[in-house]
Amino acid sequence: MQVKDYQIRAQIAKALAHPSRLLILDALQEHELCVCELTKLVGSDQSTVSKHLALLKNAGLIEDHKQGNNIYYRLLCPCISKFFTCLEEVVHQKIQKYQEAGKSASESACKCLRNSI
Amino acid sequence: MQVKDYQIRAQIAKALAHPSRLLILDALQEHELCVCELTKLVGSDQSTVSKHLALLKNAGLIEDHKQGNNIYYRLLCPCISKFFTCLEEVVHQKIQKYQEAGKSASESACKCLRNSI
DNA sequence: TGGCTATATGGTAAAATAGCCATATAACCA
DNA sequence: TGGTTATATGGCTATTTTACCATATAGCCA
Repeated sequence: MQVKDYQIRAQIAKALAHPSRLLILDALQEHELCVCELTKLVGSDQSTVSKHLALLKNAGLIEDHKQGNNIYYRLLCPCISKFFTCLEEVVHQKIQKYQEAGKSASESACKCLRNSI
Repeated sequence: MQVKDYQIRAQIAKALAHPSRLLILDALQEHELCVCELTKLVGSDQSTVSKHLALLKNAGLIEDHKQGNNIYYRLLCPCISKFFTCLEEVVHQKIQKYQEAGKSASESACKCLRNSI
């Protein structure tokens, strides 16, 4: 693979690398939602959510369509669920590793959390 | 899912969101490699590569073991290949979309690249 | 038309990230 | 022991990302 390819792939990965955007993608797995619904869900400023959506769209992960006064977003890439599964596996493995080291699962989750903040 | 869970998952996704780190993970799919080998491969400063590795390790994606004077890193999570497949699908879909819009694949690849830089 | 609602965009400040240099640490070898 | 190699870490700067506010745009409805 070429350097260029890794850059393209990194852009997509970057789009996945924010809690609010993961929440949005997760919600969109069920059915499409408009910006105002997603804004309520995420709990950030409407402009912030709008920018998250623009970023996801730009990465090719979602698409939008207008319906009256609203703009609805829907998942474009069904493989997202595979990605979530992958994340699950890592998290699970991480917790297991800490347990093996004699620590509790909650401790390890806390560590993950601290690192991610 | 809880907000906390999305934060943990975002940390893992963030670890994947850099061309050099994707290159490293890809290389480690074959077999384990020491830091000096990875440094040559990536072409950045040794300290930079070391920090990328620390980040990947912290995310739970790789682990290290010492052997003599070298430290070898190996992939901890075989599901990484699934993630790469997921990225492939998005990239492919993106290119297809541009082609449908009457543009060439190279144009779309360039656009991805520009956006990712 | 005027006002209301939904969404996107520009500006800006704060925080996070990336990269390099210098340096610390640890293992090996002569 | 002293020198060399491999790796990690602290410090610093430049860049990127994020979030909010203010505002622009567009569609709807009375």
